[in-house]
Amino acid sequence: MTKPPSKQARDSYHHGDLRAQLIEATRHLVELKGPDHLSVSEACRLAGVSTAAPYKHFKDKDELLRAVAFEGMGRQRDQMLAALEGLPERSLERISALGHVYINFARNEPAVFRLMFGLSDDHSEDDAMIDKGKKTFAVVREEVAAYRGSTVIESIDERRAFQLWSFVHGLSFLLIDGKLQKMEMPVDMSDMLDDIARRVMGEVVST
Amino acid sequence: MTKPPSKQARDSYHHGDLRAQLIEATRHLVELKGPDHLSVSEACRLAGVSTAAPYKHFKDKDELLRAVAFEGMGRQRDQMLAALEGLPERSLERISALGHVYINFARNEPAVFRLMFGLSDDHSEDDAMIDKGKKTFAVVREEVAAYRGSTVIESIDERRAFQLWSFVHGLSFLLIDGKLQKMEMPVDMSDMLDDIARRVMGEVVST
DNA sequence: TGTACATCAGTGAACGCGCGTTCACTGATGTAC
DNA sequence: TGTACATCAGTGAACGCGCGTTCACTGATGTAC
Repeated sequence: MTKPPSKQARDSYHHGDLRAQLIEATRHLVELKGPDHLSVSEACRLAGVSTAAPYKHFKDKDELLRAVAFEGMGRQRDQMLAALEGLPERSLERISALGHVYINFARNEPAVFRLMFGLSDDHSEDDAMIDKGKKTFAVVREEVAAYRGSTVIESIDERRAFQLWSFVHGLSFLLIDGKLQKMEMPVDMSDMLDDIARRVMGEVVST
Repeated sequence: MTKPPSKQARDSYHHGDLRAQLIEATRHLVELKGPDHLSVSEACRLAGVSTAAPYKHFKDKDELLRAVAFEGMGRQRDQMLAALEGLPERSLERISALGHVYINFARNEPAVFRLMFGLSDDHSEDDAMIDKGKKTFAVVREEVAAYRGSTVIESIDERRAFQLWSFVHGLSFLLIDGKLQKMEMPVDMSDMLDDIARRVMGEVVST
């Protein structure tokens, strides 16, 4: 999932799309060394560009990291939408599928996942980011309402969606922090997600 | 919960308990500026000690941070045990109470909470830490089994305990990362925890 | 009770380092005439 | 089609900074005799 960007050897003075290339380099390095060990200089080296170049595209290091997070959020949402395609309407499958995407994203790109959730500073002031987040959550909310057979989202849907979110969010972190291995707890992810979906969506008859 | 340690003015050359004092100073700074902005020098300043002093007690910066995490895990577990005291046996109250402690800990000491979960490096090689974690989880596991009226932990208990853990863990992170405010989702924490406990423990009759 | 000594928690000065960021600049590109 | 010029994405050298860590040291303490 994280292919190393080749150390860009350019033909011309200008770059083409340095912004995208820097994001990609940063994404790669961040996965390699952890989000808190990212150095702008290193990202420049990888992108084959002088250390001053990023400042033509990003205000500072933090803005670069936020761009990586932002880009990740977009991809996460796309994966969710793709996963829903072709699944039968009003099925728990659809709910589980969203959970799978969430968890797989975290596993495949743990560092980006961390960045998406506030590890870099000043997320709260970034309106575009907040908006992206809302749109992703909206997918879940709508799916939960659709399961009831409604297109109008009611408060029960809000609650269910939020419970599902909390659950997969926690599960993701426990997975990428390696707590499950440490606790020696093997978990069948599909069973787990199906079970939770059933319970949260209210189809459990006492067990 | 996080009282600023007073800038230690000492009477004698020796310190008394510098180790504990450094942990406390670090804990405070980490909450103040975030775990990734902790500088050993600053902790020394706060503890009123030279910048070389910590290296008599900790191998390096990371070991200091791990000590803070370790100390936090102890407190978290103590709070759990305290919360159970006096609550009726075999009640969902007990399960919810554990969730409350978990979430309140995260809210009161978000930075320590983050440290406890892998933010600093090399957690995985720290046996004492892993052990502490297991002991905390054991509290939940036992409580879940007790709810069934058993002292023997079976696989259903494992699964339930883990589901509860995932849920409160995710909820904690969403809270401390401010995602709930951003999503404009007011949540009654007690209702939420009670509801989840009921669902996971298997007492939901279709809603 | 007094002295000698081992121990070791502290000092404070210094180090090398890599970082984020700035600066005056340069060279490629697109456009107006 | 050719020239002048504005634009701006890139350079590369330099900066100041604070950091983590090391070093030889010093002074307080406890203990053996």
